[in-house]
Amino acid sequence: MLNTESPRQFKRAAYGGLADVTKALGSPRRLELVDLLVQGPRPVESLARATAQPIASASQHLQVLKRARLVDTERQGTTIEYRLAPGVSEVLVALRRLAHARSAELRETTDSFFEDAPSIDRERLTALLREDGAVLIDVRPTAEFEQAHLPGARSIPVEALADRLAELPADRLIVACCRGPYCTFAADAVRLLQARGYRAARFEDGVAEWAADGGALEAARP
Amino acid sequence: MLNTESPRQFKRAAYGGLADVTKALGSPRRLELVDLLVQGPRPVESLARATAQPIASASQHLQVLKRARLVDTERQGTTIEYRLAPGVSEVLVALRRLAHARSAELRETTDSFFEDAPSIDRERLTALLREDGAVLIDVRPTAEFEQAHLPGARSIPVEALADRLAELPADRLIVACCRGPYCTFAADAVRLLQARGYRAARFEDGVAEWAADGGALEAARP
DNA sequence: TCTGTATTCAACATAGTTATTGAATAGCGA
DNA sequence: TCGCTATTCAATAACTATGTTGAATACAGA
Repeated sequence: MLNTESPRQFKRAAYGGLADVTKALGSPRRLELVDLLVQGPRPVESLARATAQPIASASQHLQVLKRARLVDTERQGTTIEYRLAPGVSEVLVALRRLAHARSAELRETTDSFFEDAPSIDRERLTALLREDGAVLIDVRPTAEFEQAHLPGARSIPVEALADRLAELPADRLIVACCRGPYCTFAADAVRLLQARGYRAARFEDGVAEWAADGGALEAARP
Repeated sequence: MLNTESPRQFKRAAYGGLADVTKALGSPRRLELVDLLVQGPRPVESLARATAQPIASASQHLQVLKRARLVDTERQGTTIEYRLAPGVSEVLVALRRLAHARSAELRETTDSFFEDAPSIDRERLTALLREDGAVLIDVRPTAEFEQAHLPGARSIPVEALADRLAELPADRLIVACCRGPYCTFAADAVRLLQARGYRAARFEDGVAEWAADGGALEAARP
C-alpha cells in the first residue's frame, strides 16, 4: 500500500488541481483573451491592444492562463507569442453554450446588442448558401482568416469593406462572419452593407463553434 | 439604431456574464459538489455530509452555483433538493479531461492514489466484458445506481460488498465502477476483493464520462 | 558588445472570496 | 395554529485576486 494519503487529502488535491483550471477561466478579462486566442497565436502587445487593456495587465492575465496550462508560449523574433493549448477552444464553446442556454440575461445582452444586424445560425447559413446563393464573407483580419475559415468564405476584412463593395453582387444576400458570438466585426459589416443598399446578415458563430459542430475548416487562401 | 452600448460595454457585459459561470466553477469545494450532483439530485445536508463540510458552508456554495444557474432547487417534503442543470455534467467531463490532458501533476496525483487498484479505461472495459467474461459491479449507493448505470452492471454498494461476495464468481475478473475519476469507492472495492483472493480492477470513469462518449445508460433495476 | 523594445516583475491599494460561527427563517407535518 | 428541523442569513476574520504604476529584465538585431 504505497499511497499514504487519505481520501480527503486526495480529493483536496484532485479538485484543487481542477479548480486551478476553472479559476484561470474565472475572469472576464482572461475569457476575452482566450476567446481572441481561439483565432490564432498572438504576441502580448497585440492581445493587450485588442482587449483594450495595459500591456502589463494583459501579460499578468496571460501568465495566469499559462500556469493553468491553458496556453503555451513561443518566442517569435522579438516578441513572445501566446497560443491556445489543444482542447481549450472546445471547452470555451461548451461553456458559452451552457451559459447562454441557462441565462436569459446573457441572451438578452447579446440579442439587444445585435438587434439591428439580423443574426443567423449554422443551420440557416447552410441553407442560405446552398439554396439562395447567398455570399459568405469573412470580415476578420486576413491573418485570422488564413489560420482557419469556413469553406467557401471570401476574406474581406471589415476595415477594407467600404473600399471593396464592388466585389459583392448587389442582388444577393451577403452573410458576414467573424470571430464568434461576442465579436462585433460582422455586425459592423452588416450595418455598413445595409447602409449601402445590400441585404446582409450576421453569422452568429465563429470558426470554433463551426468546428465543434463537426464542420470542416479551410486554411490559407487569402 | 436602438442599442446605445459601445462595443466595449457590450464585451464587458458578455464576458462578465460568462465569467459568472466560470467563477462559480472556480472553487474546489463547488467542483466537488457539482461532481456529486452528477450522480443525481440531493438535499443540502446530504451534500454537506458527503463532502465533509459544515451545512452552512455547503448551503452557501450551492447558492453560488444556483446564482450561476448551474443547479436548480426543488422542495421535496421537508428538504430542498439541489439538481444539476442540463448540460453541466458534459462541461465538467470536458473540463476534467482538459485538465488531465494538460497537467502532468494532476495525472500524477490520481495515478499515485489509485496505484494499488489497477485502473482500466472505457475501451479496455468493453473488451474485457465482451471477450473475457468479466463481471461489472457498480459499487455506488443504490439510489445513484437507480438514477443511471452502465448497461449490464450489477449493483453492490461498496459498504455491502464484504457481505455479498457469494454473488461473485471466483474465477472471473471483477470490474468495479463508481462515481467517476475522483471517487474512491471502486478502489476500496478492488482492495477488498483482492484481499479475498479475487482478481479485480477499477473502471476509471463514471456514468457522466460514459455518456459523454456516446455510451447508453440504464436506469432503475435495483 | 551594445541598444532598443517587448515582456515581466514588484509593490501597492482596493476589492472580492472563503470558512466559521451562531442566529434567523421558512414551511412541512401534526 | 404550532413546533420542529432543514436551510439560509449575517457578521467576522483571514485570505486571495485585481488593476495600476513604474522599474527591471531579457533577448533580437545591429
